Amino acid sequence: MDFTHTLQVGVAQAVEQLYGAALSPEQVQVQPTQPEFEGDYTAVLFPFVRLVRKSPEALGTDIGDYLLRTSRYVEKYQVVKGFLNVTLRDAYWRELLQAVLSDPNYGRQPRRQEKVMVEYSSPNTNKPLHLGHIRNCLLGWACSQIFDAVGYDVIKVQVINDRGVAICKSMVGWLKFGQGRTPQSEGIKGDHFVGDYYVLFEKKSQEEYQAWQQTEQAQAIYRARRKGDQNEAEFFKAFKNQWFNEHSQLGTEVRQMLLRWEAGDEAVLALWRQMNDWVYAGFAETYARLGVHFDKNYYESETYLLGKDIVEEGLQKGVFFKKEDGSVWIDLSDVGYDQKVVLRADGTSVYITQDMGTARMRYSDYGCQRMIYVVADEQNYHFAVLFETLRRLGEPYADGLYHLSYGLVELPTGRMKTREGTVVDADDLIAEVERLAREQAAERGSPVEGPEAEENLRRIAMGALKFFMIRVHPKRRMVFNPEESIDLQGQTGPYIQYSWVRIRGLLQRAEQDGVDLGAAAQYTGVQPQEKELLKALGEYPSVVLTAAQGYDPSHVANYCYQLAKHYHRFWHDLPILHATDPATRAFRLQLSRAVAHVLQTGMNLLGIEMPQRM
RNA sequence: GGUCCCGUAGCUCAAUGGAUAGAGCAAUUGCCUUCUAAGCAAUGGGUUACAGGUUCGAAUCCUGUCGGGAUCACCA
Repeated sequence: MDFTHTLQVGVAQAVEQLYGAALSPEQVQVQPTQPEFEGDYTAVLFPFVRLVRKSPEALGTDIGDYLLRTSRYVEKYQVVKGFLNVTLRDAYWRELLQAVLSDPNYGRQPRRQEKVMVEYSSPNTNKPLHLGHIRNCLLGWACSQIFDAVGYDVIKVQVINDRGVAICKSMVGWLKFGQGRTPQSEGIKGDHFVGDYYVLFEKKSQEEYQAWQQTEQAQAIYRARRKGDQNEAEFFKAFKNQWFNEHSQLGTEVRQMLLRWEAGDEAVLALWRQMNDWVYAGFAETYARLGVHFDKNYYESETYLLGKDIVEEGLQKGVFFKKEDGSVWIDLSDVGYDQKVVLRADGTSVYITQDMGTARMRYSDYGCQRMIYVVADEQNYHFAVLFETLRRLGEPYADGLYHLSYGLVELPTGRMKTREGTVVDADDLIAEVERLAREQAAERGSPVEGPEAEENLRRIAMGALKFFMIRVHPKRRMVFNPEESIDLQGQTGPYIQYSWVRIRGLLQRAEQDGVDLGAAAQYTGVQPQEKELLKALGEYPSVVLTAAQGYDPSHVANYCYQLAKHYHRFWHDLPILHATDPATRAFRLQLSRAVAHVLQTGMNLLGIEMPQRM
């Protein structure tokens, strides 16, 4: 129904029939006419001026006349340079509105019978979720919804990094300093509780390191190994990892903990399960606040040994090769990457080994032809290598792999750092935005008490936070300033929610008054503010498609903002319920209804809910 | 040093190779007796980092330079 496509086809046909030149509709560029020119839609004629060897003006006139003869929607046209501007009849706008309203699945594509897996969040179990996870979760969720909308069956998964040195640090920290405390005894959310012991461990470890640096042994090492004019502070900063591995008492305890874990020591496993369960309880709360969930969790503790059979296969296929020490490698230097190790000399796996194994496991679990990994752009290189490796191994799903790489969320001072305490905690941030929404609601006299008001405020706050994160292109690094609260006015989630709330109130009133909406069919004299809205409504399905093709939810966010903006203008400029002519009133109410529906479904793709009142 | 990403208004961000590069925030100023003012409207703010090239047309594509970031671990 969107005239963009109709015009593409019309122009292509005109060129073929008038000049006998073949042209596919996709080659015809069509856009809404710029406001300063007369017309509704514009076809760009430059590209085939040469093809038919006529002047742009003559070509435009020929095609314009053709469209007047063949299309019942085209009322008139104008040619400006190489642009053909077409004005449509009121009938088109009425029918477009009717088409949008009569399709409850407007904007959704038919099912494809194809599965896509989206992996996102991927937390570590040694600390709570932070701002970076929020961006990750919102992107992952929005992508899942958008792929569902364009017809895929989406499987949402997270990989939980539940083993290794990090969680062992929390475990040692709790054993040594926890004195049997629990999240329940302390009234602390489980993930924060476990994270606190991780931080405490790091603090104690730092103290141990400071003390050790004064020892004779440390000083001897410094004198023997310092490089050039390296001073003591610089040397010990660089030496820290080695110290932790070779000299630290706490480090020894962590390594022993890890060994006992790998050996299946029951006491260690029990502690490990306990700590992880605390963390999962905390994550569950945060995920619920964010409104995201998963169809399946993959635990690293269950997958970290996978991939060795693939290494063996790769050796046989000649994709991998073995070095003298027994380690296994892949040589990707021909595509600009390096040689990468895929299995250690001692036969243990590395990061990429696990990822190969996990990919194959998922394929056998679900048979998904496509997998989307939502992971920060620090890991671009890793995923480039992983995907290329799987391709060379001839894995059947290899061409459907995509790394949805997103930029880090940074503070004005740079990256968030645990050690410097600059990490913006997910729960804290959510609480802060909710506080802000409540404060502003109170200021303007909106209700803030009672379960309904609570729910509305929650939706407004989350709408603001989510829109703030999603409206930026994923690839872009974004700056978040905790000093400046998240806006609730202007280009924001609440701005869009507000237009929906206005419409809702309007429609309720219309229903009470028993307005006859059928009169819309007699409406004539469509106004510019109405056309603006109708054009935007017509674009919606292609916006969702574009977002899916580009793995880019920000398209949908910015579209919703534009639509809401047009609606606010329409609301301000034209009487709706107060329109005196019944046809006009009915048409504008119907138009409002269509806008509300598209806004709600569009925002729903982003995980943003509409409040009932504001 | 190699590879990849980014550079648009004071700030945060838009702009399927198309017409005079747009929004919001911040600043100034109007608009509530009329469907909810978390709104609308107006004003100022730009050599799209820089230099070349491709073409009817470049913020967008190509080359180079400068600036910022990431990565190049038998860490995950």
